[in-house]
Amino acid sequence: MEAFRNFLNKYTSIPENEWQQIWSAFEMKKFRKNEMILSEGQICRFFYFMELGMIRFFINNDGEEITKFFTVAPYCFTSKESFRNQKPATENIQALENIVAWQINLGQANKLLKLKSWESFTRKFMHEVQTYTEELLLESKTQTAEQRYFNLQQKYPELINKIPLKHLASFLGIAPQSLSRIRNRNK
Amino acid sequence: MEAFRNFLNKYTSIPENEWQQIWSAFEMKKFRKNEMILSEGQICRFFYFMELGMIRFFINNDGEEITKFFTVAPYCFTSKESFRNQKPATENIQALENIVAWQINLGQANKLLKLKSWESFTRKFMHEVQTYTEELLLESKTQTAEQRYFNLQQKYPELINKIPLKHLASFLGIAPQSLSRIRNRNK
DNA sequence: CAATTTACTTCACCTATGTTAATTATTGAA
DNA sequence: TTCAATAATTAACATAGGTGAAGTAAATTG
Repeated sequence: MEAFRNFLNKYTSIPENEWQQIWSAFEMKKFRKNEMILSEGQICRFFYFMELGMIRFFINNDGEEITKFFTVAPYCFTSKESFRNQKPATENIQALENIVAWQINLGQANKLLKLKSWESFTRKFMHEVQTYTEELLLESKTQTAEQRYFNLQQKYPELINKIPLKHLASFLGIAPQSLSRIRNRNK
Repeated sequence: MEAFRNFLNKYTSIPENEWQQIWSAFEMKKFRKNEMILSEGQICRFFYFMELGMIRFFINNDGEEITKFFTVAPYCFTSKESFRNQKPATENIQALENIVAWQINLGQANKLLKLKSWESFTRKFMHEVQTYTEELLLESKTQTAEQRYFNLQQKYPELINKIPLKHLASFLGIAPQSLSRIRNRNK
């Protein structure tokens, strides 16, 4: 849990007594490489802190999987719409490596909102996710797939080597063959 | 202010006494067509409810304006990062029509967070904006500019006729000439 | 209202990425 | 360890959208 505490502290300071309440509301959960953490149509019951590993979010677009995001530990994740409203998810979450995570259900999470530190963390975290999403959208308008591939390589060098390239291509919004071409051009 | 109350009520129910506190914290503000509501480098001092009109968010990408979003009344807007942290904005906001809006500064907005209804509204509103941004990102991966143009036309028919097409093209991530071609192809 | 600027369109040519198909490399299960 | 499945690459051709240069239409401004 020390990793979680450090993570939260990057957003807001957590008094000792509030930290006790926070961490005791979470329980540990492991997933194995390639395991589905959430499948379309299921209700996402938990908000997770991922201590180790990485995941991908994807949807099905008539038979073709479109990768929406990657999340690399240490980071929090959930299927937002599904979790908040406890309704069937329209997206899938899959472990790309063995995962060590901590989970909390919606009822518990809502209770924690009474804590100033938790309320502040969730608010700032949501803002960060929003900012990140807007950045991706802007990059999709202003940069070629090639540029975005190199950006990604610079920002997350570990990621490129661990993820099947077809998922990377899908995340970049191009065909696997096009990613191959880009990589080959710059060999 | 009735429009604002109706707007808030779509997200969460507002008890009368809380509504009093909310509305008395806002003041009216008008902008004229083409006026800059916020320029890059300025600090965004307000969160707005726009009762009438429409705006665009854009950034400067070496000399070229890239439209990030449109917002059509009735809706709330602000330059999120700049407003929350009271730091210089990296984006511009411009009135596309004459605007009637209501504004609140950060201090007042933070005070309102004590109200359960306001806290709930801002949280749900942020979620909605996040969902919308993710949708746009997904569409940019799965659809051609032509498809996205027609979607936009269906969802916001008024918008297409009121906005300079160059802004529309920029929002879609294509050159004005390409939008012309698309429109011409389907005449 | 005329003059000027700005927006929009059209065209010819160019480039990045898509598509289909085949080949090779890698992974994972029996 | 081998075989079968999956992933990645390569190549030839197709297409959506970019670019630069006109020309035309519309909107602002004096």
